[in-house]
Amino acid sequence: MLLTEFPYPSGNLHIGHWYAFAIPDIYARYLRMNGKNVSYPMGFDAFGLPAENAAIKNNTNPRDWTEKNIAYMTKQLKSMGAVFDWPREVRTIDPEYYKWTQWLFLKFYEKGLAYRAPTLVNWCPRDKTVLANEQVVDGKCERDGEPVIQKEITQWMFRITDYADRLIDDLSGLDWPETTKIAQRNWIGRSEGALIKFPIFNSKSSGGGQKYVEVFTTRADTLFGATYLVIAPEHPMVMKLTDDQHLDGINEYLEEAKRKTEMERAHLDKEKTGVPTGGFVLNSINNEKIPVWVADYVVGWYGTGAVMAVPAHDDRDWEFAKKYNLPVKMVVCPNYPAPMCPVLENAFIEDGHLVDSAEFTGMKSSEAREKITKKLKEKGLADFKKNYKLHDWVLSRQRYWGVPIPMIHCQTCGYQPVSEKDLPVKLPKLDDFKPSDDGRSPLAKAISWLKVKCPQCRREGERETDTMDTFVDSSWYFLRYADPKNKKEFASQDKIFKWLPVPLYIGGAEHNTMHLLYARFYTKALHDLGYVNFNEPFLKRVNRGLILGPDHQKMSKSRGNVIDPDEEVKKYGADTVRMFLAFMGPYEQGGPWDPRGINGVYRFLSRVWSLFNAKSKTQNAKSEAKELEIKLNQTIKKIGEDISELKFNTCVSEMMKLLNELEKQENLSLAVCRSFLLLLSPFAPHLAEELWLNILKNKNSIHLEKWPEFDETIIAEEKINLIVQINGKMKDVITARRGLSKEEAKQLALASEKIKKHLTEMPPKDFIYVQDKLINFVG
RNA sequence: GCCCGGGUGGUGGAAUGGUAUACACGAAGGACUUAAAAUCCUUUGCCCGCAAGGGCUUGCGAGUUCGAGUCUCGCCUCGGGCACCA
Repeated sequence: MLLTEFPYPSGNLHIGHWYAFAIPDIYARYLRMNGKNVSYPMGFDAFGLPAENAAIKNNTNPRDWTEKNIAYMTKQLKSMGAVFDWPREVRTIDPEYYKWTQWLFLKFYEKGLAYRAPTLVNWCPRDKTVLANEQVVDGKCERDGEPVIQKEITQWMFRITDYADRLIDDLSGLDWPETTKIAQRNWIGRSEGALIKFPIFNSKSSGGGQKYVEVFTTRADTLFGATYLVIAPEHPMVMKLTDDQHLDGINEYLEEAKRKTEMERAHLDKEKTGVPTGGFVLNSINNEKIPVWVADYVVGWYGTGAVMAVPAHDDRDWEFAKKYNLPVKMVVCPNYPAPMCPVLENAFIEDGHLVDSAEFTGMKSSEAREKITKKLKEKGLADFKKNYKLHDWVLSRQRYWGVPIPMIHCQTCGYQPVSEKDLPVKLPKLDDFKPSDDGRSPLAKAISWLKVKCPQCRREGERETDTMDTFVDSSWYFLRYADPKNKKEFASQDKIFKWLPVPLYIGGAEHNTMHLLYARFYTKALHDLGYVNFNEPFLKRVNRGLILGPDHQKMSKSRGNVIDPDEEVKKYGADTVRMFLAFMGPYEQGGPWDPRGINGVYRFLSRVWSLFNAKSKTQNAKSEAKELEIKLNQTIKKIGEDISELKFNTCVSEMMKLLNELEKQENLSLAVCRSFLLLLSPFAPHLAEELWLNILKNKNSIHLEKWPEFDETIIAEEKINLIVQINGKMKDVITARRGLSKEEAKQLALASEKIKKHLTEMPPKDFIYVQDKLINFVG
């Protein structure tokens, strides 16, 4: 299976779709010509917000809008001349598909991988829905740029954090771009450190409740330098630690913090602010009493929402301590042993050797981290701990156009899963599908759909009205490609085994930390549930580049630099558009669309056409001149290698070079004509077929033919250019046969007039010979 | 701030440590044409020179090597990702 990310049915193919699908098609065709059983499937990721917004605007409904687009885009896709495996087409909006999206959700629910809990979510006020962390960019809604606000709502979630370690560790075995792996590692953000408890010194309500404030740190080695503690404004123990004297200040600060959006809080250049609580905790490692502050530079949801502040060894704590005149105590020294540590002008945040740290003094940071944590662990005051930036995946959406979450809420039994035999829970038709201001999903308005018996107690219940994030739909679609018509299972074991995991997945880098992470999570979960026999869905991943406008800017309607593929096809034909996209540059890089550059490819194909139509020339020769034969064999070899490495641009230039040679010939043999068309056929399938049938008079399609073979021994007959250098500077080039001995090469070089001249002026001491490459006289 | 990528003619780009600038675009000149388009031919990295020829050049500066666009180090610069994550 050659997999490319299935498109969203936006209504129109843009040039990026051509790049995404027509170029991998070259590879699919190449594999097929090499005898592989290739499936290059296509489908539509068809649920999602734009359909609703467009339907509202056009006064239609999302399903009609979406299906119309799919029909139109299918027609456009067919114009590419790609070998799409249409019988396997998958559409996420088909009940036969989303039945299994729901079924998989239920399986996850059974295993506790899907759960409902209150959580702080990103809320987009314009779209009136929750967004995943991954869908928030710079504190704004990825879709419409509306600033996102934080809200606590009870939501359905996937326990992706259970898989955090495996999602990081298994990356090492994948043939993926290093940049994608790094992006995922950063996103998951594992850090290894310690949880440390700080006993509360003067608890207001002694007895009962928490006795400790717990912090997470990766720098236990700096514990002796902790001079205060900071907790986030949303920390549950804020009030408990606050004494009467500081109550007003704290209340004021909390009000302020609540008002701020996440973006305002996160802004780096902003000066840090905080207030003391009046409370104190004990640093058990040195029995010092240190004050507790509240400050919003501490992130509430990460770790324990509290940190030990070590101003001497952390930039943020340093800044805060300087502002509020808190003590700075240096406990890690860069140079050791040394008579004295340098006076700090900034926080020293690197590892070093400990000073002023009791029995740990002199230890390296790495050793001290472990020893200090261990010592406190013995007293029950610390433990080793890994922490992650990754959140659980919030999948509920308060929108209409998505897969209904198959759960029923009952006053008595709580949430109950819909029984499997009642799947799919079909999305009801709604006239008014607009989101409501109260944050409830539009499905709440479908009264007759809503009311349903509780599967447990048979009393009156209500369906869950939230729908699923569309990333749920796309987290398993490649599995369905293996067995798209199956009515009994999401896909049969046999078919899964036959087609998966995906050997090569081509797509856009924008999915690095979203779709690719989710699909990996799904695969791992399904593996653990026993439904698939592999741990990773995509063995190799290639990120395609971006096609830019002629002005080197990202294409956009507002810039007016959009290239419409339909128009280009009308002007030049599909083969030219395909081949030009292949020729533009390395596939991973993309590049600007040059409206004049496409002429080059158009001319090339026209010249191919003319050459084959010049009856006097083609198919007349019995055999080829040796040089042409060598060139042909080289080209076959090179293009095969380059397609395998997805280096399509150099393939095109090789064909151009070969054509330049063919045009110089008086006559061409049938064999050469055949080979040339075969090489061309994955790139320009229409033209190659036409010439194959009409000019070469073949009965069967060229696309059923085998990839041409090359003969290594013919390639070896090629004469080489022996470069003659003097002190590394090229002075002459001599044509010679392959495999000259060192002495033969020397004699040949010395025979050259130019070289003689140079060497009499300065006789060489020695020379270096690289066979079939060069000879370098060193003076 | 941290982590990744890039930087080669007028442009897109090519080059297992071994002829840098392949292939193409554009441009200039010429052929065909009443003319234009299309097509075909020639030239086309920069500098000196009438020429033969010579010198310089892969962001900048060092280094390793017989030999560096390619490897190493430092710097400049553009693009991307993460970003108060303790």
